[in-house]
Amino acid sequence: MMDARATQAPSALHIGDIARRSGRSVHTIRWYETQGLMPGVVRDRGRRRVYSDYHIGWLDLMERLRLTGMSIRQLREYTALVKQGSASLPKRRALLAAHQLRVHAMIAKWTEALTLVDAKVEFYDEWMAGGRRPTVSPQQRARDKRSMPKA
Amino acid sequence: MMDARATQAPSALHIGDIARRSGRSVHTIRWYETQGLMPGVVRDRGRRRVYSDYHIGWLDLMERLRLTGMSIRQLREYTALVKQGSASLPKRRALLAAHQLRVHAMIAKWTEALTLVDAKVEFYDEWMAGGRRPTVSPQQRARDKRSMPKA
DNA sequence: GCTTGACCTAGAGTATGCTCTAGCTTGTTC
DNA sequence: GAACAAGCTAGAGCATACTCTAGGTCAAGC
Repeated sequence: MMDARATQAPSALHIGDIARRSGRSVHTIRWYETQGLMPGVVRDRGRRRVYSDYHIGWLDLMERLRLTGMSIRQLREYTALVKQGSASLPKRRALLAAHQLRVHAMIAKWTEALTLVDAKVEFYDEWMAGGRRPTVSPQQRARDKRSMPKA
Repeated sequence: MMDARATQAPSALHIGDIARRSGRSVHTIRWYETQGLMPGVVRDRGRRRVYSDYHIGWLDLMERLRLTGMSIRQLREYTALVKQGSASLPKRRALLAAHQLRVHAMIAKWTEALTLVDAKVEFYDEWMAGGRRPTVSPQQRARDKRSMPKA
């Protein structure tokens, strides 16, 4: 019977352990807490922060959300919902689903942006091969590619 | 004879025109220039910057490169190469190709990061449907998904 | 009981990428 | 030739996200 969070101790980690295992600095972890991004952190007699394995997983989630462009402000909102308990499940679900959509949209935007870079590389290849500036501009190539994909 | 820029005149645009047509502020365009990101800008008698249609396309490229995560520093390097003329074509080609690779790698990383978010949404759905916390953690689900995609 | 290392708080400093202000000049229009 | 829009330079200010410093406390080993 090893209950994970509430009070017990499946593992009692200090900030240095968490830093090492999450690949962050202790500074950063304390800063995350001041920003409201660390739920369920308790203190021991000496006022030291005590963490559990839960926080390793939590920081992994935070990292993935940050990586995919979620701001600290939004992470704070999400963390606040988590702190409210299961009553906030629909809101948490909605927040993450909205983020998924944003990330997919961003990937689409990036892919679109790459068409011009692709065209530019092609343009440079032709220029170098032919010895003079090609007549078809990269912008025109990019437009062509978008209007007839894979042609 | 309305000569625009010391040599020829396909179009003579002032900073306000460029700002309007590129969707940026005049401040930003001047700042881009101080950062070395605006090649071939000349001045008229009254010291005003004069642009051509070329710069509209240029700013479009800058925007796409920025959007896909290229830093101002790297844009500056690229711009410096463009200013050097055709001798720098191989270097420009290499710089853009390297950027393409980075963007593709980033998209892969993002897609990977999304697996946990997907799993989390699924986890919340089950939790809400079942009324209690599911036993399989989001982290475990994400691992499962990665080890056997589309199963 | 003293040293050492890890931890504490508060707050300053840094990097990036803009964004705007102040004060002045120039070009155009009436 | 006066008014006014648009441009100019230099530099300050701002948002985001850390990152680190200073000065002190606490716990464990010797």
